[in-house]
Amino acid sequence: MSSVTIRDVAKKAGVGVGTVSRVLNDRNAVSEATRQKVLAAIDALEYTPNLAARRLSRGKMMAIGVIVPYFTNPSVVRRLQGVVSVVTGSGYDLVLFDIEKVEQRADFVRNIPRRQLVDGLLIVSLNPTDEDVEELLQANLPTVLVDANHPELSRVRVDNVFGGYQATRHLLDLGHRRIGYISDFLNDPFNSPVRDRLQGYQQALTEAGIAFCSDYHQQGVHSRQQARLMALDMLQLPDPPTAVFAYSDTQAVGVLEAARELGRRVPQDLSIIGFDNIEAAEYLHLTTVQQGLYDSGAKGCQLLLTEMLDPPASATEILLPTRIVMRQTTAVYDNTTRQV
Amino acid sequence: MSSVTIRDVAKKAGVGVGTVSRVLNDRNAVSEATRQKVLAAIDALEYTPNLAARRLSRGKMMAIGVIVPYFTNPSVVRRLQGVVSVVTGSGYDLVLFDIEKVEQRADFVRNIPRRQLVDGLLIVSLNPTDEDVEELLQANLPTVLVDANHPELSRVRVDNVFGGYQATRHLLDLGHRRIGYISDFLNDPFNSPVRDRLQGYQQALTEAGIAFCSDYHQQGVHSRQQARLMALDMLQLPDPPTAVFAYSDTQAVGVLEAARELGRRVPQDLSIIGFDNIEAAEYLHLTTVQQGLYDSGAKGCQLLLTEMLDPPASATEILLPTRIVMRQTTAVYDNTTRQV
DNA sequence: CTGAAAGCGCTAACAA
DNA sequence: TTGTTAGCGCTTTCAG
Repeated sequence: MSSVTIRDVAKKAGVGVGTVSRVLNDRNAVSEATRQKVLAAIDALEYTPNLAARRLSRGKMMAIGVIVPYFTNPSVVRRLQGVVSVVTGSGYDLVLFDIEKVEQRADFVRNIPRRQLVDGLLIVSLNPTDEDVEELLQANLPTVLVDANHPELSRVRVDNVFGGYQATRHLLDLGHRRIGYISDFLNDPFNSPVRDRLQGYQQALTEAGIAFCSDYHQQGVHSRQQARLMALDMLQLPDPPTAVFAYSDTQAVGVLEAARELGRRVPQDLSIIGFDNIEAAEYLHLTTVQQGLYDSGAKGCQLLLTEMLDPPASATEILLPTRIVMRQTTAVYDNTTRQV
Repeated sequence: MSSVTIRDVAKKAGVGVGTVSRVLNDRNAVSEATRQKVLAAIDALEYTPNLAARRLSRGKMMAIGVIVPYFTNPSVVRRLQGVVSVVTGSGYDLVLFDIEKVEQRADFVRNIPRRQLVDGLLIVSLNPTDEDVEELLQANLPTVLVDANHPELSRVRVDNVFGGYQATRHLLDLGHRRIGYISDFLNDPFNSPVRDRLQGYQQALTEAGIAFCSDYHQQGVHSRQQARLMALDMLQLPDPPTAVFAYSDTQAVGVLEAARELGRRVPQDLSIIGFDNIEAAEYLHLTTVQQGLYDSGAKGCQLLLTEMLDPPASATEILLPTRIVMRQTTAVYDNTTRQV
């Protein structure tokens, strides 16, 4: 049991506890002589300050909280990696909260500030409600959103509307006219990128003079398996799309599987574009819309650290760019070589 | 600022702080009448106990620490997911420590117990040294190893020797005689699975009367890219292997890429087996040795929670099984159809 | 520059 | 049953 306290050190060094505390935090001047005595005592006793006490006394927890939904989602994991990279070495500890169920969501956002167990909060891929924000603001807890949006909170986002536009536009530029969109559920109030990308998709279509066809949009639980099922349906429509834009790379893989099952060659018979550029996309040669997953986490965490030191007058927004990464799952629409 | 304290509640309810504390922790009997008064006051004031104070006073941090190396490694992430699943809802917070550099390693293991910021510790995929264990034991910090080994610490492991044996044996059973092993660095003292699987590999070879050929074993940084490079070399040997056992699925993907670049068909010209059964393995149709990644994390965390409540007399070991998952990257060795 | 002492908010032992 | 009080280990005035 490492129960050597500041008092033991003080006694051993023959000084007061205040002095020990001073050398510990090296504020205020301490004479070099006593400083050495204290240091020696600390060394001899192998003393380490008790964090809980320090926290209580300082009113700072020296920890930042990170709320992530569905920790199994690769893009969330990647963002978290970015967060971890900057937390490590910042002197703060990282307390992780995973939200798997909607009920948990409300609990967390409501309780975390109250429990005063973190000095700052990062909310990843989860849009807080107005009430949540209200609580956060009242608790005066510095908060930064990553891949989420709210006008009153600082945030690091990607322009999902534009990303959706880019993806669709890429397909359009290749000559496709019948373009499907396979997505996560649209009605999830906490996940706006789904709607944003749809908006970009529709915008590109409109711009190209193509009417939105609801058969070409399917939504379902975010998973490869479910995406596969949706694609299976869509590709067996009487007049199936010649290209599919998937909300995420994970879902794009499901579409890829469906295409293979149906004997559709990719990209000759079917073009597929994903979103995220997760690691798997590279070795699957998936064309996709890249967004700075890791970066969003790292930048968000940096922003939080900054704002914890120096509370900003108003919320900052950092917008990260998206860009098409061309690989081998999209190709020019060419009716002459198609087998479907 | 939520600075309403237990004293405010006591005053408002017209009772002593002790009583409030009692209803908070509902130990000791409190009359229903006063209990209601206190509850009402708590409600009215929107009071939540201050965690730091509670921790200090109780001497418990209500948090468990998890040390993971290379948080970017998919198998580590998967184990962590298992951990998260059981921590969430246990009432404990999860404090995450990522170790990217070897120097950090010593620091963490040494400082975490001293800092007294967690009540229990999970060490994932990292073998502690004897000194580390000594410190942990002295600090009296309940610790469980996941995918790591030390006789004095409780642990959840997989039998890597047997796993390596199984993989090699599978290839042998298919008729292969020249079998490569592409692995992480062998000399990393903190990562024993590499050596264990090699041992299983050699054991299977010996059993089949095949001499170990050092050309058929290459080691390098654990990454897809590096594995690709090593495979490129190995496959261009004058007498190249007809099958490759990769230390991990991540590395197996690199081998897959190398094979493709060299025009070797998989599995007709080259059989490849990985290890881990990460998610990507499934959609790449990679034959692999499955181990309970998620399970190891979940079980390890359960074990820790148990041992925190009830310190065991001696260390427990839970051994998780491995099994071959047959997919499409391994096939019978058949010289007649080979193109190489 | 340094020691003493007063909290930080809570729990738990001790009286009542 | 309940109120009072003494810590938990540290930081931070406030004198000196």
